[in-house]
Amino acid sequence: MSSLMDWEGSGSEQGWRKGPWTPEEDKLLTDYINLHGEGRWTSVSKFSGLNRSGKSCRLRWVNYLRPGLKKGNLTPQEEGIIIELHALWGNKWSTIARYLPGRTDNEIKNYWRTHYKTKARPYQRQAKRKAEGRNHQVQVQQTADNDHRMKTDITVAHDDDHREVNTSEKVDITTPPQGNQEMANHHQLSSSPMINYYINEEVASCPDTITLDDLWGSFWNMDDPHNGIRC
DNA sequence: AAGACATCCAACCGCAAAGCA
DNA sequence: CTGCTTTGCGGTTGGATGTCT
Repeated sequence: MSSLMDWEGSGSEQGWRKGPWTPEEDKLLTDYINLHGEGRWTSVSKFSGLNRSGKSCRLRWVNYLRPGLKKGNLTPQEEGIIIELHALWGNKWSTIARYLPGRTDNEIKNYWRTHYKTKARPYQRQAKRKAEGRNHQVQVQQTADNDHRMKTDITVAHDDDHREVNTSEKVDITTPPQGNQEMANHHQLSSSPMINYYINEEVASCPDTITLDDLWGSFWNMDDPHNGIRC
């Protein structure tokens, strides 16, 4: 795909600037998109005054500049959703991101790699650190995020390895991701006490039900992203 | 206090799919 | 139908920062 790889990919040959974005570049990009709208990224790169590839412009906008992006740590609800949807779909970061308004696929991907996928199971270390600072069992009750009508009740306990273990979890996503037309056909695949999702036709081939055993079984054996529950 | 190690996160790369002439 | 262009996605890298020993 050589044609493609140079739509800007090997940008250096075309003199595209690389590396961290400056506030001035951010402003140029934001102003241009506010004026002309998203899309047509090659035009953005040509006419915005930025010496950046369209690809780079798109990435910067989508992951950093786009209005409505949430900054800061993920909430326990969001973590739970990521874990569950990853068990369902594997590394379909953009699909998972649709269920987390304000979060980007890149952010979720980074989060997952940092917490669940790295070599020495840093999550365990982190959990251990956390565990040292609190009781053996902690109950976290999260109220609904009214904006997105997600409901999560998470009970966090610790096993003997100080892993955090969800002992009861319910996620009920009743609102399709914003701007996602395909969710119009969402339907319910499973019912309580199993994890309850309303998901689209795309995943109709997935198992109808997922038990917490399935979920956590796959969770602790992540070297193969497609292990555990498969679609 | 300093070096080693871990974590976070922005950004890049390559590939595949979608769109279009 | 075919080939080219554009867009989006997932994997990976590297610098900055935080934490541990």
